[in-house]
Amino acid sequence: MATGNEPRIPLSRDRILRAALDLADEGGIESLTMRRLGQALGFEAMSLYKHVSNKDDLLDGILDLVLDETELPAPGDAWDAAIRKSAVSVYEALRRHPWSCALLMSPDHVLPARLHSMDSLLGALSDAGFSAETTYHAYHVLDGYILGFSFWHSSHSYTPAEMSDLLERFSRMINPDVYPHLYEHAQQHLADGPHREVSAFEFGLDLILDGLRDIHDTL
Amino acid sequence: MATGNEPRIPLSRDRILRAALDLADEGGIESLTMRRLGQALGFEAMSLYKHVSNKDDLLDGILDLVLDETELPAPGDAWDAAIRKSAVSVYEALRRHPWSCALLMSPDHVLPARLHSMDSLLGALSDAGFSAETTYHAYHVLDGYILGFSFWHSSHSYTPAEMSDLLERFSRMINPDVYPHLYEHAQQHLADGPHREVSAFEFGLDLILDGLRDIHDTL
DNA sequence: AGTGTAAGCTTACGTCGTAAGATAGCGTAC
DNA sequence: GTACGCTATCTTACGACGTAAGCTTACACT
Repeated sequence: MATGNEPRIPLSRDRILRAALDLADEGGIESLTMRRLGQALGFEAMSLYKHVSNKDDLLDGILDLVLDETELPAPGDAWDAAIRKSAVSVYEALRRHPWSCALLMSPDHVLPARLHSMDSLLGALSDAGFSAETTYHAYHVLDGYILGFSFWHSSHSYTPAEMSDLLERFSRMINPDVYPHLYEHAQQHLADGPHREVSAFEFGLDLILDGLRDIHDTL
Repeated sequence: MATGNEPRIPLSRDRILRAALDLADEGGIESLTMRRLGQALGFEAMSLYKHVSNKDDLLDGILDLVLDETELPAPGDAWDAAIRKSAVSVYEALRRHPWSCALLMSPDHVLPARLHSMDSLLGALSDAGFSAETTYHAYHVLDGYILGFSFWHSSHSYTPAEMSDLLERFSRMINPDVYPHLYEHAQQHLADGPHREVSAFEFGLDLILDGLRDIHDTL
């Protein structure tokens, strides 16, 4: 088989994880299969199992790489600014790797990095002076909003290839007489670039933080 | 094979969809396979294809059943009350069928019922008097929050079997010295029943609606 | 030279969605 | 009655998937 013997770079967990991250970023999480990953690296699928215990372990690994890109609420800053900054960093990291939202929320993939981030957000709220009761609820709302909105957005953003397909389907489905508001909304999307969406996350985040600030100020 | 000839009820799209919904509700969407569905109905998997064109069509069908359980914003009511009521009804329907959130957000499963609901929410905002610009953002925040939080919550709620497994894993991972706030949060969850979580959705929804109301009142 | 160990490969199993074609049961026409 | 055609259902098979089990190869160290 081997005509010339090009000396292959040997496999390593790190090399595998980076290739897996790239594969998932390019083609979505469903395109990340052990066989395809092996192929991308120039090895057989089963060879990966010497460095990764199974596919869940692989997913844990790439999720960890994503979490490395996020910031925790900085203890020195004002509680609201700290939470806002951290939330935006999480949102942006998840936007960069849209497949990661679902993984992050799956109970099968709770990693130390995730626990750390949960604890920090809870700590920021509690240190701000919120009651245990309010911290409890505010945490759910914030975590749910941050991860939930990121997931929502990820499932509403498409590769150019999907986009043209969608536009065609939508223009067939969205009759302006039947769905006038939706039609106008779609027009706004077409007029805007993809950047506008970013502010939607922050718009909602600020509504929530404003509300929490009101509660905080009447303590 | 047939010892007695019990006259089987023939298949129909409706019967198939209801059985599929039950299967997904009981064991999660990943337990809904064509073979298992056939078995549940007493037929071979391939027989289903006479009534359903493929698995995506099947998923469309059961998603439609879920959307039937939701309410649109009532045009007669005040804009905020109408949106709130509709949002809660969507949340509750999605909670009843936790697998449906991901499906609902997938671009492959945009159904007329979903378009209708999108258009109604946009209409409610626009009719309330919000500018095109604010309607655009508020829509994203609301839709993102409603579906996103529902998804977040769905992926944080477990069957009793999963729960005992999780508790064991968590008590091993959550060291109170390392994650003090998370530890306390977990204790609060253990003290509460599952009902408390419901109000977390409404707590956040009201923060968002309060913020929108402020914007509305300064128009 | 001999031996141990780790890296990589091959083969195989049970799962999935579903294409293609066979079969069986029925209503109608002669 | 019998032949026909239609439709529902079943059978078989294919190429994907994750991965268990066992094999081969290459190098390190004695």
